[in-house]
Amino acid sequence: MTAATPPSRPLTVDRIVESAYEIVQRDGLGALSMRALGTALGVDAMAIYYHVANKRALLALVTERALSEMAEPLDRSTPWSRRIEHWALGYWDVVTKHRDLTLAGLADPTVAAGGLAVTRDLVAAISDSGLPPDLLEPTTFIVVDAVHGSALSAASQQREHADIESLRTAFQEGLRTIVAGISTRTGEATPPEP
Amino acid sequence: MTAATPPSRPLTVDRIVESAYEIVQRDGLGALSMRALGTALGVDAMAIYYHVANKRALLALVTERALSEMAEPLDRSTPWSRRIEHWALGYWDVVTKHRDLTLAGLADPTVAAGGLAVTRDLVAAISDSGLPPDLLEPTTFIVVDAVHGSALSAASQQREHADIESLRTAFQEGLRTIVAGISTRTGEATPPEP
DNA sequence: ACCTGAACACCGTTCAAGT
DNA sequence: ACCTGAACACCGTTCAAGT
Repeated sequence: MTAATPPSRPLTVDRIVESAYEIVQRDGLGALSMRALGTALGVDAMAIYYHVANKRALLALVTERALSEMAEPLDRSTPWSRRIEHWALGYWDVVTKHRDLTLAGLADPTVAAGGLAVTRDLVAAISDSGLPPDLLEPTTFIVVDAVHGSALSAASQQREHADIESLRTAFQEGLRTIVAGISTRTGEATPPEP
Repeated sequence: MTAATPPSRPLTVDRIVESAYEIVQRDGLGALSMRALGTALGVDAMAIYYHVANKRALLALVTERALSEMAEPLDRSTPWSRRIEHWALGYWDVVTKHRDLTLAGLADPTVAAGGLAVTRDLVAAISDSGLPPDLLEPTTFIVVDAVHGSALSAASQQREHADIESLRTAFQEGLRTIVAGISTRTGEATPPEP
């Protein structure tokens, strides 16, 4: 089934992660067993445990690799609303592409740890909107959460390509409602500090 | 370990679902194996297959059972914004409580099928806002998606009770931004129909 | 009609042993 | 230091057989 690479090169974490990533991309997370990964690497499955502590740690590394595909952020001079939209749609694309990994991350904080710092550019864009500081974190959360929810359910309904596209458009429309809300709330006063 | 009920009463779908629900509630989805369920029911594991096609079908039934716990909707005379908030927080509570099932539903449409029609009251509330009709569906989606994303990540960070509460509050604040956006967009004209 | 039990083809992980 | 292979304790599901 899986073409086994001869064990010429020594096993490294990088080779393990790359191979695992390919399996997940090609056949889904369900196809990624330690044994299958070993076969793909031309190595006894247990050899992997010498380099990676366990499957959860492996998934965290694969997640990190997947999120490195995020599109570059727009220039800081671009209006904040466009930057939010750019970030959210870019993240939507990545989550849709890597549904299984995102689900695993949502189920297991160890795996989620593979994708920290990914929200940096989103936070910057929201911050530039002039929203009261105490609304910055909840607003960031609501955008990220909306992406997760939308992209995950879109990826699950694996209908035709055309349909995924229309779900993406629907998300974009919903996102505009959030952006409109941010705009409205920039006028709100920050509650007084004690 | 699991106290086995003597096989006095005949096996029914209801008894199977109830027992499975209890296992998932008590020990998580990982603890729900067909064998464990059989033991809990005082029956050979394979007896379950006579009543339920497979594990996915079982999970769909358990999901349906879990979602029946949704709080009652507010009276139709209540302002739409409060009804949205009521629905979203109520759904947040259910999703947080049943994280594993929601994740399974997001991963598998068969399981998700267990929780249809749950958004009915949300749709009604958003509709009453006076939003242009073509924005109704994307707006409903964005609210549901935000709940999914937020509640799932909240449930994953199983810290103290206090912390879950603060994540719920953060979600509520983010939700207000969506509601503010809906308010703003009620003035938008519906694009002309061809 | 309803339930049993052996069997099949898998899992992740541990651990002693090899080179 | 790096890899192997047997073993342990599991999975979901099929299928022939029992009552």
